[in-house]
Amino acid sequence: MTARIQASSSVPVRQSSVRAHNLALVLQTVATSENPISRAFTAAATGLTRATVSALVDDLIAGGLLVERDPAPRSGAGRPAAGLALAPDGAYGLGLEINVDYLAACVVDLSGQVRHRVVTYADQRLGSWETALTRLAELAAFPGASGAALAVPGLVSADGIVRVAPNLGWQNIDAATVLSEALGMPVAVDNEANLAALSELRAAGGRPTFGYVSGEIGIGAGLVLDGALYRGVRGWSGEIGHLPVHPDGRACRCGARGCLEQYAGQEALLRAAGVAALADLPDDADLGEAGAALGIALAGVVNLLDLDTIVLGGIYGPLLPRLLPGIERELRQRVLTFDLAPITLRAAALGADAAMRGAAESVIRSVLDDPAAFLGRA
Amino acid sequence: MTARIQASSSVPVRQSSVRAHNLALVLQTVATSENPISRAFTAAATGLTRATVSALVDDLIAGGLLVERDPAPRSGAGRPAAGLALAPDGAYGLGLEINVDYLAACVVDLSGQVRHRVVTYADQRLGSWETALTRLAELAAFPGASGAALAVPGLVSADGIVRVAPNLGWQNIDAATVLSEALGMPVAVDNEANLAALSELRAAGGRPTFGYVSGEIGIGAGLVLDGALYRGVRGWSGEIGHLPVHPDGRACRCGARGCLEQYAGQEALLRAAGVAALADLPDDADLGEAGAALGIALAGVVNLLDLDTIVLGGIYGPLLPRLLPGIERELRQRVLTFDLAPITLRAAALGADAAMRGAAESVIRSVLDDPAAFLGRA
DNA sequence: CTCAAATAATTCAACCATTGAACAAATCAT
DNA sequence: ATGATTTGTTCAATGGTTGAATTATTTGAG
Repeated sequence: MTARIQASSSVPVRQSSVRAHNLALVLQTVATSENPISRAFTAAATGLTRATVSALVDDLIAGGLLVERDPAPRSGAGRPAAGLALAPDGAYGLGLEINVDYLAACVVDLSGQVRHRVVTYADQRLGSWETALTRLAELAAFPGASGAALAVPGLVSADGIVRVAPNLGWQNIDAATVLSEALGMPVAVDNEANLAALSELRAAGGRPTFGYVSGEIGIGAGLVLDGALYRGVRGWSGEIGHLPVHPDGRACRCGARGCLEQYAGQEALLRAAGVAALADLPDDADLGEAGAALGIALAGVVNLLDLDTIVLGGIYGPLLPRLLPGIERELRQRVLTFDLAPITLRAAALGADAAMRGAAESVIRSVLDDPAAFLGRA
Repeated sequence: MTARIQASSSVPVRQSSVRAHNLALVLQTVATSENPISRAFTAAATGLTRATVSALVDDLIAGGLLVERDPAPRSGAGRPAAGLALAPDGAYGLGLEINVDYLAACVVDLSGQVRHRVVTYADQRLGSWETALTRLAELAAFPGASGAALAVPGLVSADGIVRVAPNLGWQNIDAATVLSEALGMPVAVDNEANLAALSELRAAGGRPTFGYVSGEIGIGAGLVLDGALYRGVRGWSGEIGHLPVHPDGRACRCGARGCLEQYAGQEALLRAAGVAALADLPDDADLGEAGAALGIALAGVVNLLDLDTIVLGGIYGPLLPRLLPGIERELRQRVLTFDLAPITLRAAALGADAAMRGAAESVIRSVLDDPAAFLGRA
């Protein structure tokens, strides 16, 4: 656990924290630039002096996080700049995902490029949780990653223990410890919707506050508020599938009535269309009920959190065009500020890989957020 | 606008930022202590050295924010400590509130003590908004405050403009500019529920994540997430009164159907009891419908945000015992994690003064959060 | 009563990170 | 070729924290 600089924290700050912060600032400035950029431009963009940027860049190059490249061509006089870019082999993040019918792993480099990707399809409910985690660790035996994160369809507490994963039949499984021993690196565990939301942060283009809704058998949401994933008091935020949309409506497996899941979950969609699998869903299937239910739930979310962007992923991604009329009708009617400002609804950029990619990117993000910690132990 | 130290911000950090941060750290350590504490204890509590704490304390005393007092008596040998405490006259925050039937103002000192308090009752809808703000400025003519904040029952955007305040009949009123000119000090404007939530932060006792629900003619919520007020993308978060609880139910003045306000707002409560004013509400009035509606809405909020504490204020404070059965029944049934961890429901500590007090405390909080900025211009 | 132990607070040299100005390097335009 | 221009580095100065030494003040034991 490393001390981070933040407002109103109870941690003292010393000169080394200043360096840690500015190191991250420079690294992120380079990371968010499309093309290689010069030290001078980085100085101008960050507000630091060129002298300081040079010193920080020296550290980052020595630590293998940045490399010098040919810069984007520039017109005009002056000494040509040396371009700075993220090192292609600076650090790797291992992203893991376990779900009802597949195991998946991928390796992502500093720039977000996927270097490896493996998926094996098999019903994970048939074997024990030990078997599933062992198989996943074998699958993910890529050397060189500096950390890993696992996406799980369930409630995960802050210590990495999977409290409940109904569709896997898991309860109180310490997946973090098991996997970190098997893989020999630190492993974080998080809810799939949370990690999928993180993967959309890059695609969100400077919008640091949005909601990500993941439609699967259950429905989860990941909330990115003011640039950071909001996890809730115990890490159980985003259970949008059990928002009451018709309080006296259909009985839900959770024991309540009228939960969103009963109207817009995968099983409800299939039932309404009278088919057995998503692939059988006819193009003209009526998704009005699901769209309306989603709209009612999202209207509540927007009224409460004042979001201007909602990203729909999982099965909702490809179905979005047919869900949109129902969602928009309810939002227009029920969101108090609908006439004051628009709400953007869009499909997730990464599709089915979102959670796994988000897991890998969360590792990369921790390096970009605190390069000093990474360099310190390298 | 002062540069603040925070994680992943795009602002460079220099030595002066270190001092600013540690100054705040020391001041807040003293502020949160019950009794006067020594420099040595402050050093141990913050992790700074005694030498640094002494230097920082010198600045804070010179700037009038701290004073030396007799410390709490201590047993054992050794040189006696000099006690440090917030200066009673170090800074004052002016809290303002405008509502349908009253204007109010108060002055709060650094330690949160109320030094002045004025309330005048009159229907603010009868006059113009200029009249109301002028009257409020006259009421609040206490000299010496270092800033003010105004609580308004409506949507306020980040620039301090009141976009809509339906019960006042206001639209696009630049209350911040008008009041800051009249009072000769910076004036922040915010939603009443947001500021009321802030006033409960002190009473929340180390719980930095909770929801505050304010029952009035409308119903608003203030969300304190991870220690900070969450305002949303445009500052319009917390419109819990228009969460859909019975989507096909009663028509609401907002144009939608089944909003919480139609079942648990003040007018709905009075209508259900068949009385004209809150004071006429019989002790045995049936509040079951309102409690259930609140429970349905709050279940959604808790499922989404994983809150463990909800504070009920406004008219709900005194009525809480009679609302609780209905709320708890719905929460028990509908909150997915109800069996995993308890949810605390409690009445607001400050009652009707909450918003005004929160406004004043927000000014104080800005001094405690950034004493360097305060000292710099003093 | 005296002195040692203990605790609080201050002083000061050393250290560390940023700054700003001067300087060196490399290119373009005339 | 030469001057203008931009990039990147060097270095003394500045400002902030640290840690050790020092001073200040009290308690308790002999």
